[in-house]
Amino acid sequence: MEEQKINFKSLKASCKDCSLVELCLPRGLNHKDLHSLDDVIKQRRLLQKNERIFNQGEKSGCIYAVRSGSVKTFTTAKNGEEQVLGFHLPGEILGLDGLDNHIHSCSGVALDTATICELPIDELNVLCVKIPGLQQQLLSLISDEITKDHTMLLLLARRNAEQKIATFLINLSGRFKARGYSAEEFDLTMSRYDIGNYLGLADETVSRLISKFKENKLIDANRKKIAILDHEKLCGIAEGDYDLN
Amino acid sequence: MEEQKINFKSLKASCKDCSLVELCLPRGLNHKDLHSLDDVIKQRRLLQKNERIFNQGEKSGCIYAVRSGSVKTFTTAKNGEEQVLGFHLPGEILGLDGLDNHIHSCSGVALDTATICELPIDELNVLCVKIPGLQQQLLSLISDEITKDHTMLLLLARRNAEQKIATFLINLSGRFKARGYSAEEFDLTMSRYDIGNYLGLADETVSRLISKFKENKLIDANRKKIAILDHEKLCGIAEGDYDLN
DNA sequence: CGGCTGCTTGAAATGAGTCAACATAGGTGG
DNA sequence: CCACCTATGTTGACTCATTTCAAGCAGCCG
Repeated sequence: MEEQKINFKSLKASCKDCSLVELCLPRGLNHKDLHSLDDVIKQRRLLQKNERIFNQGEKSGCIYAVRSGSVKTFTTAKNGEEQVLGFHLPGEILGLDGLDNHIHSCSGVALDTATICELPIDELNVLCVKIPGLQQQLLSLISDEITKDHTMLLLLARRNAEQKIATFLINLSGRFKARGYSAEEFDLTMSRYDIGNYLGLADETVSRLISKFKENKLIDANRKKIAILDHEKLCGIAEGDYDLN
Repeated sequence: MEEQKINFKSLKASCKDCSLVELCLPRGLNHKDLHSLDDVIKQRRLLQKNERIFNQGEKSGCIYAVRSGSVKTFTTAKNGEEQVLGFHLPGEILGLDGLDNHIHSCSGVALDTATICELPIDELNVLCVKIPGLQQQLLSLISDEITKDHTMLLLLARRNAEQKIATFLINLSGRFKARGYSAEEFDLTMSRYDIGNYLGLADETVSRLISKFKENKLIDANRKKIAILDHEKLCGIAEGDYDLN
């Protein structure tokens, strides 16, 4: 069993779906294993804007990889109000909640036209026994998820509106870059309302601060279109080393 | 391989450590398996107040079960400020972050004199192959962790101070009850500052609202001692169905 | 072209934070 | 064993960041 490491680039070329890239990224798997993994991908789904991927409380038994477009996840509280939990770009995974009982504790919905791949958990678990590294890869993904949530708790609890928006933009920029898109210019697929909800702010506050960043030449913004003009200063604001007053 | 289910009570009696109860609680494992699990518990550690269990960024390779006393976990941001991530009571698990690379993304510290059990992840992983149900149990714990974090995101982003404190007290009460302690009277082992930090509030706000709840006869409180007097109304406040104005 | 939805901006209201003084409990040392 | 000291918690007065309410604007789809 030759555990030949293969890098991100060759993986991307050799495999039919980018979701695998994500699963395999942290530590390499060999080609044979990758192809058994390929077989696990049940289907690729094309989604229209606002179409649900999975619903809170529903049995599903899959995790999902975004192939194109973008997706948000959110929980619905007893009183019906929503809390956006995250936005997911191409190459990112969602649905790691409800990994045990196969019941999702949040919902996923397409923010624009999107394609996603479904990975049935049970088959993945079976494969985990066969492929030594895979179990670890899955744990790695989950671990990341927990760490991301913790970062988010810090952001929500301790940062002011300016820092929240700056952090959000820097974070998106970095994720676009990691996926091969421009880090300086991108489109927000989510509404101001969604951003506000995600960051614990009123949507008016989001609007106001985007305008303020624009006035200060940190970014250029026109509705959904965003351009990062001064990455460094924006980081400064995010980190709290610097503010606009 | 008789997969005889055993319940919480018998488990508690038959096993030397309550950490196992937690690991086995959702779905039963048979006795033989439980005892192999027992062997995995490396050691029981006695901790003094403020003693660290593990540190952010350190390699550790263990998850931890609280046996007695209580514990808080927190992340430290670049600028040195802390964010409390959670409080852990006897029978609860911590350290599920850094499950993959064995590096913790947060720190754990004893809030009072406490005993904890260490469960080495690698040995646990080995055991997972041998014991069919165990893998699932672990996933279940992790899944819970993610769901808990999501609930916390909602609390931080969408609730006012009154709702946050009420939710916090109700949640603690329920956890004490689940562990066999009184749901109506308990001690807070954490400081007002810690509670505030956890909930994204100033410690003065925590103090003020505890006093307000006291004035309104929802609770009785004297420093660390808390008594829940009107559970229903407190829930009402937590849910936002009701407020004190 | 009109209406709808999402975005922007302003003005006023307010919840929570900050600063500061004081109270109390628990621990320490004389 | 008492007196003091320090930690932690409480309370008040004031400030201010963010929300709320409200009106107007712009892009987009039928």
